[in-house]
Amino acid sequence: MRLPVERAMEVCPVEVAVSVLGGTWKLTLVKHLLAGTRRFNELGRLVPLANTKTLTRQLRELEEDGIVRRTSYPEVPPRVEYSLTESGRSLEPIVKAMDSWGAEFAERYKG
Amino acid sequence: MRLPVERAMEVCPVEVAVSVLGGTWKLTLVKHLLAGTRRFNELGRLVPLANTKTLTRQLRELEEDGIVRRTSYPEVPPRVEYSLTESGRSLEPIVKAMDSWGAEFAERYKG
DNA sequence: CGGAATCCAATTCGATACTG
DNA sequence: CAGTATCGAATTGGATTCCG
Repeated sequence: MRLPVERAMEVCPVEVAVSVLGGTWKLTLVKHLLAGTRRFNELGRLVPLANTKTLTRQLRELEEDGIVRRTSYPEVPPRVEYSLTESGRSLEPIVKAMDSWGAEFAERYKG
Repeated sequence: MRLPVERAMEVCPVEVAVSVLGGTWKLTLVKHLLAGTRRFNELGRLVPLANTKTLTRQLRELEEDGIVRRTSYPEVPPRVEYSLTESGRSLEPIVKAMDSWGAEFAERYKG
């Protein structure tokens, strides 16, 4: 999280959202989790440019911010499942809006 | 812009939007510009934590991405006005969604 | 007024290798 | 399978000063 939430609040609620969601891959992860629970390596395959270190970090931060729930099963081989909290599901309108805006931007960008 | 648009596109349109809009202050600047044209130092006062270097950089990047229009008037003292392009105005739903989401997050964060 | 220049601190991100 | 450890490169943000 680049800007501490306290400081972002001094300026604008928009900036709070950016500081929580702005990390690379974070909203893409949320998008995939909106479709259902996923395991660690599943998410890794869905976001192929993220390496394990980065993936772990983003998921941990999302967890700390109450957006993602992490459930670990004491099995061999290990199984860890990620899902959205209620707060995470409340991001659906933002994710959908950014998905379509990003698609349009990319279209203009190519042309 | 952290991740090049071309690479973001390989993964997800959401990531394109994040790479274009994710910089600190960028969406806050867009929010203020949604209310009308603003001059450089006006924006500086509206985003008091950003110094001139950062402010200039973010505005330039938004300009390069076709979101902000910069108009310079050959006067003394100089006057430079910033406004949104059509593409910039199309961000209104995202900005509003993030504004209310950020406000709720900050509320829970305090409590 | 609207920046540009300089210098520096702090993140952040990635590649790679290894592990319980 | 689901990470952790280490290292290093790169980006980024900030403070300050100066300028036409």
